[in-house]
Parts: sequence; structure tokens; C-alpha cells
Amino acid sequence: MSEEKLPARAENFSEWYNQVVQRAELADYAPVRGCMVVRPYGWSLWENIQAALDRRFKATGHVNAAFPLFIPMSFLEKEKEHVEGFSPELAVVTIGGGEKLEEPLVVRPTSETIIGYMYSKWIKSYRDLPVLINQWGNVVRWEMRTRLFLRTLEFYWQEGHTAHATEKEAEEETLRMLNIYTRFAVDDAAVPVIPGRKSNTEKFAGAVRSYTIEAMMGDTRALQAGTSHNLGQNFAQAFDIRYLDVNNQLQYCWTTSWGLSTRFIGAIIMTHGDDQGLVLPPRLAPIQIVIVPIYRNDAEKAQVMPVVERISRELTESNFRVKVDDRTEVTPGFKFNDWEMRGVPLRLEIGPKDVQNNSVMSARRDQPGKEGKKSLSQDQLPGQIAELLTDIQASLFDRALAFRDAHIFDPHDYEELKEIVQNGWAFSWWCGSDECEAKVKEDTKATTRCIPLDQPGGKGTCIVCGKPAEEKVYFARAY
RNA sequence: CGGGGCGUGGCUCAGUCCGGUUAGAGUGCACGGUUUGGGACCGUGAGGUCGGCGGUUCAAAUCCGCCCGCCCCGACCA
Repeated sequence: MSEEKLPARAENFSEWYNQVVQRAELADYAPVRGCMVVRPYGWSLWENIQAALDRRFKATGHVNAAFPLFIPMSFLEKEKEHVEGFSPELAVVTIGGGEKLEEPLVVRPTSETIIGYMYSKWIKSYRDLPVLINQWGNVVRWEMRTRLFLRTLEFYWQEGHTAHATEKEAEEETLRMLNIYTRFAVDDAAVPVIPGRKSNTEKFAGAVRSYTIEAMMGDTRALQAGTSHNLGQNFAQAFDIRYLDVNNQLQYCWTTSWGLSTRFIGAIIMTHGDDQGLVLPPRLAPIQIVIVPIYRNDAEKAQVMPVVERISRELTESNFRVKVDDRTEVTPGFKFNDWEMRGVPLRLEIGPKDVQNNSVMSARRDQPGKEGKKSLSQDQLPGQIAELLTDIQASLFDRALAFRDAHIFDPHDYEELKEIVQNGWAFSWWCGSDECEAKVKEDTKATTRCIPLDQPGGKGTCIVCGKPAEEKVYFARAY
């Protein structure tokens, strides 16, 4: 840790974010512009995210596989919208082994095309369906402006790709996976999200319909935290993914794709972080409990350390992720600040007084300072800790939800909308036209984030043009 | 790619306008000692082709030219 204080979030959110990422040792800048190195602590967080999602994918019948990093350029060109959407941000390999390649290879920006090609080989009959495959991997998109985790040239993610016999099944799958993302965000990451449908201009290049979970960050800007796409028959037609149905009729498949990336780490940082640094939800935190031994001399150390070791072992055996900070070269006060910067949900201090009193001092990360401190008995510690962690997890969610709801407004007119999106989200009736959407973007930089699945019902008039509108949409400035 | 800013020990920066001893500070790092329940202190030490190349000059971190890189604001996006 270098400088002592972080910039206040309220003063300079963007600089606060950059420093938290680096000082918590989640990631660092790579020597290539726009690329990041995910450091062990950040990767460990990602592994926990992976495990939480993968468990949910497996529970709904999905299996993992791995497809190549390189995709023939011609594949991208087979789906018109897809190539138009992605060509500006492709990295292309033209030389291999010192020879110019006959056909350039694209470093995958996403894998619909190469997986579509394989699916056309594998799927012959309705008996082969559905195909439910997920891939954990990395992709490359040549972005102009980059931020650690939020937008880098290369990022890690999972992409699910499924093929179905009917349109209905594909739509069900698309919404099922959107719901899994929602459950993951809410239950595992304590990040409140709004599941909804993307507007035409915001949808995935090549999709019929795109769905998203949108989250509000600590500066009120919106972050698209995961997406699920109903691809219709667009890729099935482009890659000839067909099957024989029960009547021996040749039919095109209906496909979907869905993805969630390391960007979600950015969502966690910007949802829960405070002026002391990172705050991690207990269910995903690489370290859930850090134990700081307190002693002034060798005699006290000899008393304290056995208790520290015993409690550490006891908690580890109860399946908590525990770290003992036994560094001798820094003071306890330094360690407190250090682990707060890294967002560890719960700290236990164990000193001579605790050895005397059969106690430990606990400190909750979500309540910095004295309010978060409480002396616990050493008896039945795992049960007490479990309760505390559950409570921290819940209070992180509640706090984020309260913050979000306090920054969503329903403007009475367009002028009011323009003000709202400067520091919040506007939830408004919208006629659905590209023109009205574009006007808001031009006037305010805010875009439509999603048309939430949960609609108030009834009808209204478009906040921009005043024409009849059937759905309400969120407008917000986004990452 | 357009507009703005910046490149000096690992990091943050002073010094550059007005050229002139051996290029500084804070922090970090190493070693020794005293400390340790909210970012300890003292001492010693290591660490620099001043982004690169060229020019002007007796003399360049400092002046001039070209190049490279990074950051911020726009256009593009998970």
C-alpha cells in the first residue's frame, strides 16, 4: 500500500475506482495498452464468481466445453448484423509461423460463429436437441477507451450457447439464463439488478432480442452486468444448423447465447465499495475472515498465538475462508487499514485481554469504526461467525437496494428527465422509437438501459415525443 | 482519430519559465534497534542513461526539432 488515503468517492469516483483496483491488488495495468493483469486476489474473486455461476449452470443441465480462440474471418461475415457490429473492434491475425495466412484469423470477440459451425456438424435430429453448452474463456475486443475490469481489450467471461427445436424453447432458455444471472447477482454478489429487455439499438449484433441485468453503481451510473440473447434463427440460417423433426421435415434450429464477464468484478467494487476501499460480499470474498493477533512482547505473543491458531483451525474446519495476518513488520493498526482496503468482510482481533476473557473482538467491514466492533465469546464461534457473515451479506444488499431506489425517479416531463439523468435513473414511458432514444442520448448522454420485465401495466405517453407508449424504460448514463 | 495535459529512483511529485557544483523531497524497499488493541519511531543504506533520437552551447532535466508512450475529454462498446 502506498499513499494512505483514497480519494473520496463523492469527490472523484473514477479515481477512487482506479486506486481501489490497484491498491486492493485485484488487477494491474499490463504493458500492452488497454490490457490488464488479473492479480491472484482478483483472480480468486473471479474463481468464486465462476463457481457460483457454474453451479447454477450445471443445475439447469448445461455442460462445459472449449472452442478455439481463432475464428476464420469468413465466419464472421456470414451473419450481416454480427459482422457490422463487431468488425470495428476485431483483432486479426494475418501471419502464422512467418507465413502470410491464406485467410486471416480473427481473435474471437465472441464465439457464436465458430460454435454455430460446429453445431451444424453435430445437430442432425430433434433427438440431438437441445444442445446446452457453456464455455469459460477469454475474448478480445479492440476498444478505444479502457478501464480495468469495466472495459479492457481482452477480458474473461463465460459464454453459453444453446440450440433448440422451437422458438418458444429458445425464448424460455434466454429468460431462464437471465434469471440465473439475476439470482447470482442478488444472492451471491448482493448486487441489486433490474432484469429487462434491451432496445433495438442496444441489442447484441445478430440477436432477435437481448435481455440484460442492469445495476446502479455508487455514482448512479448504470452498468450492464450480464446479457442473454435470443438469436432466433439468424445464426442457424447463417451456419446451416438444421435438424429433422418428428415428421422427417428439415427445420432450422433456434439458438441463444448468454454471457457474464470479469466486468462483474467492477460491478461489485462500485456497488459496495466505500471511502476505506473495497467491500466484498461474504459469499464471494476470497478471504471471509482475517485474524489479526495483538501482542506487545514475546510473553504475550506466546499466550496469544496458540489461541489464534486454534480459532483459525476451528473456523477453517467449519469451511470459512480464513487468513491469519502474522506479519511482524507492520503494526495491527496498519493491518486493519490494509484488510479494509481489500474488502475482507470480517476481522477478528485476538490479544492478551481476549485470552484472559475467552473472547475475540470482531469488526464488520460494512460498518467501519466502533459501531462495527463487537466482542464475541470464543465458545460456539463458528455459529456466531456464520450469523455475522449472513447479516453482512444481507445488509450489503439492503444498502445497495436502498441507494438505487433513492436514485430512480419518474419524471413528469422531458425537462425533468434531463435533470434526473445527471444524478440518477429516469423511469419513463417510451414510445419505442429509435428517434426518441437518440434524442435523449444527444441531449443528456443517457441511453435506454432496459425495458424491465416487471412493468407497471397500463399505458402512457412517451416522455420525449408525447405519443402513446405501452412500456416504461430506464434512461441512465452508463459505463 | 480530434481537443487538452503529462513523461525526473518502485510510486507521487519538486526542479524546466530565466542553461551553470555531486539532480532533490515524500513514500516505498533493505538492514539494525526501540515499538505493536486504528495507518509507530530513530539510525544506516541501496536505488536515476531526467521517455527516445538529433541539434544549439564551453556547459542541457532545463533551449530548439522530430519521434515514442501514458492520462483526461469526445466519436465506438460487455
